[in-house]
Amino acid sequence: MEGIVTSLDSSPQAVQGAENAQGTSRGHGPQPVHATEAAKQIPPAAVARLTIYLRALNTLLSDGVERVSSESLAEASGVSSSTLRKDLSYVGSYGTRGVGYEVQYLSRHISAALGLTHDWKVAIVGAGNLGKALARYGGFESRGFDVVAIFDADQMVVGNEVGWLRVSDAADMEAVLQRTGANMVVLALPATVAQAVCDRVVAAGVHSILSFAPVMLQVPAGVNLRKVDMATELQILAYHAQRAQTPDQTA
Amino acid sequence: MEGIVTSLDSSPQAVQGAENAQGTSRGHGPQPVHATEAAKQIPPAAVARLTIYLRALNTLLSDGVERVSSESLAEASGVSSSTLRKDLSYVGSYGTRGVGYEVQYLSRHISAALGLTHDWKVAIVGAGNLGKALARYGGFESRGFDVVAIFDADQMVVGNEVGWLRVSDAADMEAVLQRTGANMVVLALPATVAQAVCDRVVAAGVHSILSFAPVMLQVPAGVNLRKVDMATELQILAYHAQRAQTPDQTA
DNA sequence: CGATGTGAAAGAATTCACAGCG
DNA sequence: CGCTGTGAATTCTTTCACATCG
Repeated sequence: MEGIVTSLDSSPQAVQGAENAQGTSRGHGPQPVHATEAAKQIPPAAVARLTIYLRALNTLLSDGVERVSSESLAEASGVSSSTLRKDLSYVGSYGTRGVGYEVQYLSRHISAALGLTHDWKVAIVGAGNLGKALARYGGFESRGFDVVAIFDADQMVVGNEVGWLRVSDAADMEAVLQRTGANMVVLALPATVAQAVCDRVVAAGVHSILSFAPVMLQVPAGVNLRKVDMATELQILAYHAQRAQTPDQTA
Repeated sequence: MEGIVTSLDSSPQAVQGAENAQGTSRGHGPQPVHATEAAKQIPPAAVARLTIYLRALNTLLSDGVERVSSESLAEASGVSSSTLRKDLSYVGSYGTRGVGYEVQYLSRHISAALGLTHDWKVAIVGAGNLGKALARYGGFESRGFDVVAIFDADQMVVGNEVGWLRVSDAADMEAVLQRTGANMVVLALPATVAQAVCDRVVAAGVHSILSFAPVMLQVPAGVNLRKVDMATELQILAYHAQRAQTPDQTA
């Protein structure tokens, strides 16, 4: 019998910032440790989980819980307590030995480490069902993401209200991105046009893109692209299900 | 020279091995159940990528391409050719040395390895924007996933048409799941009700669940749960963006 | 030849186990 | 004491390099 099979995505490939060739050869001296908050590099897998801890902490916070142990936060997040403590160690030492973590304090520090101290402005490209769903998704604002625009190329859709926004014409994308100061874009459009739109978005200066289009997009160095694909997720489930259903090949 | 920064999911957290059901780790007799050691278990990271190769192969197929090398398939999939060949080696040896792979032949074998030889019946719970978007998403049918039902608890929504389906009353979920033979469920509903609905789905005998709800769901051993979270993805992007914006404070 | 398939090496991520401190 | 924080051990992934075979 299988055990719990919760799997969450994460990010395999690291982001190689524009020219972030740090690490290796350093002329002299160690890392430029900044006085305030050291900016170490957090392993990708840990970054993915930190967002989960953050959500769990915020839930605790709204429940009025003030302190939490690594053990119970780990359980609430679906990871082992050793993984949790290791992950937190990348952020800093914000716990009290023998006691645990102060919820709000830890939450604040994780947020800071993830760069969530200021709001990010998100534009959604594609006002189909998915784009609309995303635009109305309440989970964004509460987490520091501000949806500032939504685009579509279909003139029948341009001008429609979606949430408290109005659909902009994709033809004006560059101008609107500029005007609204969007620094993240979510692609919620068909595979066929995804690459072309992606190229325009990149040319417009956006460096962070989340794509829901079921294609492999090519982006230049320095651009951070993540991908979510429903079909892929179902296929992975299918693999595990099939495996479970074949309990005994009884050769 | 690729500076491509694509990141794709993967699956970090793997299947909690055998019975290590999380929970308060109150270990009571470990069950050394490794019976049914399936000879060929594919590493999680490889499974995730195989779905990508599959998509790339199908694209090639519809373009009329008949053969492909590991090099070019790898490029189309955004991975290194050595990773691709290693991944394929978990599935079997279906290439021809000195030549490459026959597209259709390889596609078929990967499909088989992933358990996509028969159609899976998917029920969607939640007919809000996201649920509707998923129900109409064309990418499912073409990949062997059949959406057989969509539920909602809101009586205003029950009975509405979504694609070629009609929204069923969530109150009848168990009966409809049974009747339609659904063996996978997608949760597209608010965090507040996700756990309760998840429990019902599990009780109804579904072992494969894909959740879009922004909460950590608890499921019993033997149930396969995957999670997709938009906010998490954006937060990960934020982390990288913030890091890129602070290239080197050495000043 | 030329590209696959695969041991072996290198590199990450996770788990262990315990030192250290409140 | 109890729980955090962390080096060390373990396990999983990716990359390398080349034997292998069409």
